[in-house]
Amino acid sequence: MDDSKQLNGFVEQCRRLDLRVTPQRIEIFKELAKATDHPTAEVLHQRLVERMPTLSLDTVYRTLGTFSKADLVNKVETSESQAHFEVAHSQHHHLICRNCKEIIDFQWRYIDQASLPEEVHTWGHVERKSIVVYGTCHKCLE
Amino acid sequence: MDDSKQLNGFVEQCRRLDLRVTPQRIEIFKELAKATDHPTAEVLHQRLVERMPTLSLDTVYRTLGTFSKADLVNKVETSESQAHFEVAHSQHHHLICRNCKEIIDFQWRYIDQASLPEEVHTWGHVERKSIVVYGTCHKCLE
DNA sequence: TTTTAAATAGGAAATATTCTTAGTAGGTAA
DNA sequence: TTACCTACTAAGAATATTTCCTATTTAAAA
Repeated sequence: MDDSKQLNGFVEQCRRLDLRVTPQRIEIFKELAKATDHPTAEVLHQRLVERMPTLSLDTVYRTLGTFSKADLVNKVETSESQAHFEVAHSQHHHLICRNCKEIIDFQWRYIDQASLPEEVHTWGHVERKSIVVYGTCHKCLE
Repeated sequence: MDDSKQLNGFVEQCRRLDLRVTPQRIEIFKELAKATDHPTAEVLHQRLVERMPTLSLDTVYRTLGTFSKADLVNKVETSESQAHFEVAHSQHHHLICRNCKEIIDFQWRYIDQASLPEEVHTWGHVERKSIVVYGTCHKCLE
């Protein structure tokens, strides 16, 4: 089925990246893959501890960090844990360098004017849309 | 000039929202307005303490939280401090309800296919773009 | 002015995340 | 298979980040 296909893909990807396929990693990946919400490390740990009573929270954090670097997993809208602030001025978006974490503003009028898909309006009332582009800045590329 | 215009706007906005205009709030706003990076509460506090030695870190956190709710300030790409995770599957984006914090996936093919502005390519190498729409879901609207 | 609810400082507390250390166990090569 | 090497893990300590508590101060309305 789809589940085992995703799991196979996971194992393959691990091999390619020289990541060991441990029982903990398999369970963490499976639990996250079947989650329809977007759990925190803490929540994921709570769910997993039922089945793996000795699994430590640190392992969940470490593993998610590893998966995240390997692009097996996405950290939702949080480049890191500390919040960053800016004065709300004209509509703009952000470029975040994965390496140096620098945040740069950019404009994208085309998108500002584009209307959102219908399902978004069904969801509720929209206040703001923000685009984050992740990558590596040229200073870090050399 | 532009600075004092922005400050006036800030004061007006505070009045409108029944927020008291305290020296701490003015300084915090001014410091953030002149910042070209996207400082954390901690960093902002470090800068301000030079001028206001008794300013507490908690005040900076509280004030940025207040400003953020009032849309005077944006919290860059961090709906809250805890990181949320998901398995990296097909390209999608997120709807985040400001009220219940629920995170919902949505698709927006139109944007996935759109090419980024030239300045982004000058910036560096792009790996992923993600859109976050903030608002209130219909469950929280009733 | 006087009044009062809201805001602040300072330190303590609560949360979230990472590090340290000693031991365990994938995966590779014989 | 066996044995080895190194990456991985558990457990708890340490650190980092954010919020709470309380006494005091203060902005702004009367």
